[in-house]
Parts: sequence; C-alpha cells; structure tokens
Amino acid sequence: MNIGEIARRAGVSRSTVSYALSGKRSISPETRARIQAVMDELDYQPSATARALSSGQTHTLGLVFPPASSHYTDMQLDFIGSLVEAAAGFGYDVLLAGSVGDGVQGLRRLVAERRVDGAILMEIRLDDARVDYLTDAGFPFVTIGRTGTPDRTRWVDMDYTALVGSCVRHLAQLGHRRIAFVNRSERLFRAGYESAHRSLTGFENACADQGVIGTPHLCGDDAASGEQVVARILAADPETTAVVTVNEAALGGLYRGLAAHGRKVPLDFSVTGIAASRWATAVTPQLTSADVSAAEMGRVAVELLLELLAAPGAAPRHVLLAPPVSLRASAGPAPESGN
Amino acid sequence: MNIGEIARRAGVSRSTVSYALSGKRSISPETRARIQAVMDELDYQPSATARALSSGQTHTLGLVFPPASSHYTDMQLDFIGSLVEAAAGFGYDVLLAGSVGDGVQGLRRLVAERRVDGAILMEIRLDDARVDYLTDAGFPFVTIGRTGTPDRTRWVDMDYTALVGSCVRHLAQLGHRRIAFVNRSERLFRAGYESAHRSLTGFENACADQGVIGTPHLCGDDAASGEQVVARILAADPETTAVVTVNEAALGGLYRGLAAHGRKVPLDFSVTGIAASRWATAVTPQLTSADVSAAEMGRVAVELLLELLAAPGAAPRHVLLAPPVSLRASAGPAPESGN
DNA sequence: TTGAAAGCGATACCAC
DNA sequence: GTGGTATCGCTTTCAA
Repeated sequence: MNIGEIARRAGVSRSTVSYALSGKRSISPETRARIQAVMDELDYQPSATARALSSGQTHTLGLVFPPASSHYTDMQLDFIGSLVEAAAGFGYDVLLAGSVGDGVQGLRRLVAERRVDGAILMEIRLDDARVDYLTDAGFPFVTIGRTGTPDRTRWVDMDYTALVGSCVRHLAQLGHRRIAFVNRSERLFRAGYESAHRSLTGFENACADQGVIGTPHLCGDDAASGEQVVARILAADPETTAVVTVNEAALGGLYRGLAAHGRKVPLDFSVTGIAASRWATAVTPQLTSADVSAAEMGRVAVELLLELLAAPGAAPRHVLLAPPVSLRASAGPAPESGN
Repeated sequence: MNIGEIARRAGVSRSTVSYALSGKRSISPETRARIQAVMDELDYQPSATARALSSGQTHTLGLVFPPASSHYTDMQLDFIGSLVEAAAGFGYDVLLAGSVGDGVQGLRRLVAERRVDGAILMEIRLDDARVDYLTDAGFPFVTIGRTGTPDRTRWVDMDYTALVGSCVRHLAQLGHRRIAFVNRSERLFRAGYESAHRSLTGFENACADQGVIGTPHLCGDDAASGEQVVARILAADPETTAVVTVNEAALGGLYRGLAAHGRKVPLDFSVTGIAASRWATAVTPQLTSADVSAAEMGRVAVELLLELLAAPGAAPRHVLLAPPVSLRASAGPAPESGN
C-alpha cells in the first residue's frame, strides 16, 4: 500500500495526500475527510524508508552499544531504557550499533551510511576515539559522560568529583580520619573511563582538603571483587573506619567482606557512595549515597540531541547532575579511636 | 556523495558501480579497480536508506523493548547485547521500539512503516497480543520465550518446566521433603509470563512425582522482596528445608532472609534454582543452579529470524534449551528431621 | 562486460 | 485548494 493507491482511491493527486499527511498546506475539509477515510479503511502507514530518502531525515537516533566483553551494569540498561522511552516521546526510534574494538567501526556504519540523524555515546573515556570521529565528521551527537576536553561538545554527566567529595566530607564530619575509596575496575580505569578518573580526583582532593588519610583501591565490577577488596583495604590500613564507593556492582560483596572481617556497619565501619537507589536500598543497612538517575540522564541526552538536530548551529550545552547525598543507615560516627 | 558521482569520476555508468558494490555481475578487473580507487579516495558508503527503498530490505531487525515500568533485569540486558552482537555479525542492525501498553503500538510502527525486516519479541506471555498481531500481519518474527500455543511460531526458550523439575529432584534425592518455590512477581505471573507459569508447573509436577510437599510463593523482583519471602516461607511451613528459585533479582535478599532467620546454607537449608551464572556465583555460598545463557538465546533468536527472512516459507522451528544443573555449594543433605 | 532507464514511495516546488 | 512532476540514491531489468 502506497501513497499513490490512496490518492487514486480518494480521487486526488499524490501530493494532496502527502500534504494531508503532513498538514503543510491547507486542504478543504471534504477532501481531507475523503483521504482520511481511505487511509483508515486500508490502515495505511507511510513508508519510513521512502520518507527518509525523500526528506533526508530518518527520525532515528543511533546508540553505540557497549561491547559485551565488559559485562553490562544495571545503569547501562536504565540508560538505554530511558533513551528509548524519551526518543519515542518525540517520535524517534533508537538504532543500536554493536561496538567492535574502540567502537568507531559501529559508528561508521550508522554515520556514513546515514542510518540515523544523530548519535548518542555512553561509557565515555577521557580520550575517546568515537568523539573525535564524530567531531571530525561534523555529525550531530551527544555524550552521556564527558571527555577530558568537554567544552566543545554536548553532554550530560554526573558530577562525580563533587559527589565523591561530598561523601568524604560527610564522613569527615562524622569523625572518620582514615577513609578508603572503592573505584571501578582496573580495566575501565586504564581505558580512561571518565567517571573512574573524576571520582578519584574528587576523593583525593576532598581528603587533602579535610585533612584525612585516604587510600584509593580499584575493584572489579562484581560481588566477588567487592568481597576481596575489603581484605586489601584492611591490609593497607587496618585503622580504616570508612569507605566511599562508586562501584555499585561490588556493593553486595563489599558488605559481605566487611561482615567477614568482623566489621559491623555502621557501628564500627561506615559506607557511603554513589549508586542507583535500587542498589542503595537493596543492601542492609541501606546505603547513604548520592543516587544516580540513569533515567534522567537518558532523557536529558535525548533532549540535548534533538535540540541540536533542530538547530544545527546550536551552541554546546551541558547538564551536570549532582543529586544530593541521601542519608540512610550505612554511615555513623567514627568508632572511638583505639577501639 | 552518491553513486552517480562515483560513476562519473570512474567514467562508468551508475549500474556498473552498483554491481561493483554488490558483486552481482562480473566486472572487468580494470573497471573494478578504477571504481574501487574512487570509492576509497572519497571514502564512499552507499546510503542505507536509498538501498532499503530500492531493494525492499532494511537489513534491520526490530526489538520491542520491555516497558520501563517493569524494572529491567540483567537477563534482559544480556539478551539485547547478544542480539545486537549476533545481528551485527550478519550485517544487520537492531532497532528498538519502546513499548507502550501491551506493546502492540510500538510494534505497529516498526511493521506498518516497514522500518525493519523482521521482529524479535521477548518477555512473552502465554497469551500475547503482539504475537497475534504479527501473525495476523504475516510479518516475520521470532520470540524469546513461547506462548501457550507455540507450535506455529518460531522461538527459542529455556525448558523451565524441566529445569525446575531437576532442581526439585536433586533436593529430593538429598532427602528434602518440604520444599518451597520462589517464583517471579505477582504482577508478572498475573500478566501471564510464560516462564513464571511453566516454572510453577514444573515445580508442582516434580513435587507430586517425588512425593514431597511443595509450597509455591510469588516474590517481587528485588532483594527486599527476597528477604520478605523467607518469612512467608517459614510461616507457611516451618519445617521447610529447601527452596527452588527462579527469581535471580531476589536471590541476594533470599540469602539474607535465611541468615536472619538463623538458617545456615547449606547446613540446615538448601537453595537451588535457575539464574544467570553471574548471580549464581555472586552469592555465598554459590548457588547450585541451571545457568541461563541469555547470550546463547539471543544468538539463536537472530539465527532463527534470519533463516525465516531468507526462506519466507520456512517451517516453524524451535530451540528449547535445558542447561545442566551446576552443582555448587548451596545445596546439601536435608538436616536430620526434628533438628 | 557495460549502459540506459524504469522503478522504490515518499516530499515539495512550481503551476494553475 | 489542488495537480503535475522532479527529486532523493540506490537496484535491477532490458538491450546492446
């Protein structure tokens, strides 16, 4: 079923049907009704492909899907879900590109073959080949997370530096003087994942600022690694009384490890961090944390991108989210020293 | 940059360039080389849209994304990842459709506007409106999971009935006589999710078969619900000594609940189930379970669909996976009765 | 082995 | 307010 058939049955020209569809020029009520009737009867829907070829717009957004080699986290899934939902709200679909290697390959398909109008990147590295590629190609894109030189691009991100700093200050005010930091995995850190690096910076700065002794640790993104890092933390400094974590996948293991080492939370050990509230509230005692809003970031990313598509010359714009630290039950006063 | 420009620069006709691209007719080595040189120089990639309009094939697979209202599970993410990866291997992209209501709406976009060549459905219900819609429309599709009348469609699924049965038998052989079952949430069960229903059937059949007393429970898909279900299990039957679970998101809470009620696993309480190995190995002690291979299911789904696209009349075909139960540390002999 | 030209199904400009 | 038609960038049939 195509537009010509509709035109024929309604006894009008194809252009009239097209205008009836788009509303870009006025049509007499009778004609419009006649066309509508035919469309309804045949359950006609215009071909997205033909429309795209003719108009030059696919009404599709591209998302480079993180490689499977890194196992997925809940946050990533939430991003994708909110992205799809937000895009659907604006009449856009989302096309997934599998990423091979540095991810530029998958992007190239989307961009060079003109499958999408714009792209969204996640899992950003401080130095990111995909960002360079898109910038050079002059292709519209938005990142969830930001590179080391973020001023010329559009992005939405969490203020990891500030949030980790807040956690450290909160613990310092509770009297803690020796604080450990549980970062993401060594692999991600080495690859230059921005959140891992900016979190560490925030931790170090805040510790210096507050005059507390801070020890950072890398930790795999799974419960087993979380359990193991506790041993490393206590070996590095047995006097440690608190930890800040940005590794939600390791959270359960972290708690188990503390229990295994006889540390009761929050009585003689405090835990704070950044995590999706789903994780923060799943553990016992619930985690005092800044709650990641993956859903909000996804929505904002779509808005930033559509804004750019609507006004190709639009100035770079960013949204830096810094959710408040929700005081829950996992942090308390530092135990008396020597205890 | 388009095919005409390439043709002009190479001094050949557009059709020749097209054939050079597709290899559908032989071309003299010189001509081919000349065309290739021009393409390389201009970094030419044919427009996917034009190609789709002309050929009638989008080389895109549609995936109806589960609604955000149900929070996502790791399994879903793994499906999506493996789908994207498998599809990419065959030169196909994956288009996500947000699902509103019963999901037919999102599908309609993909199908009626001919955005995709075929569709993949997940989160299947025994009675599924999306399956009916696609069947009526005569549109190629594959489901991950199967409806109540699965004989006429293509699908890949886990044999929940058999796997839960295996778990029950394993426990029965270890001497357990009172076994509880932790199913998915009431909402999913009521909605008719096939896995929740087939699991329950498997549990009931196996219990009858083995002569053990089985008590099924529904349980929300989160840790807190897992913790709560333990109280319900022990209230319903304090003599319960083992549990079978298909609710991986509740697993952590389940363990915590058992500990809170003074039950040591596997000494005086055994746990078995079906879960992604990531979850099964994350808990302590590690879970004796049949490991879901979301990645394999995703891959198989793509293969089944592409097979259908290649041969539109292809007979219905299914793949029913039944991974072995991996014996880990969470199940042991039933405690002496009266203990 | 190659070229010319007719689609594919829309959009939108130019006429009337 | 409506119709005719060129156009988007390919694929593929028909001819040579």
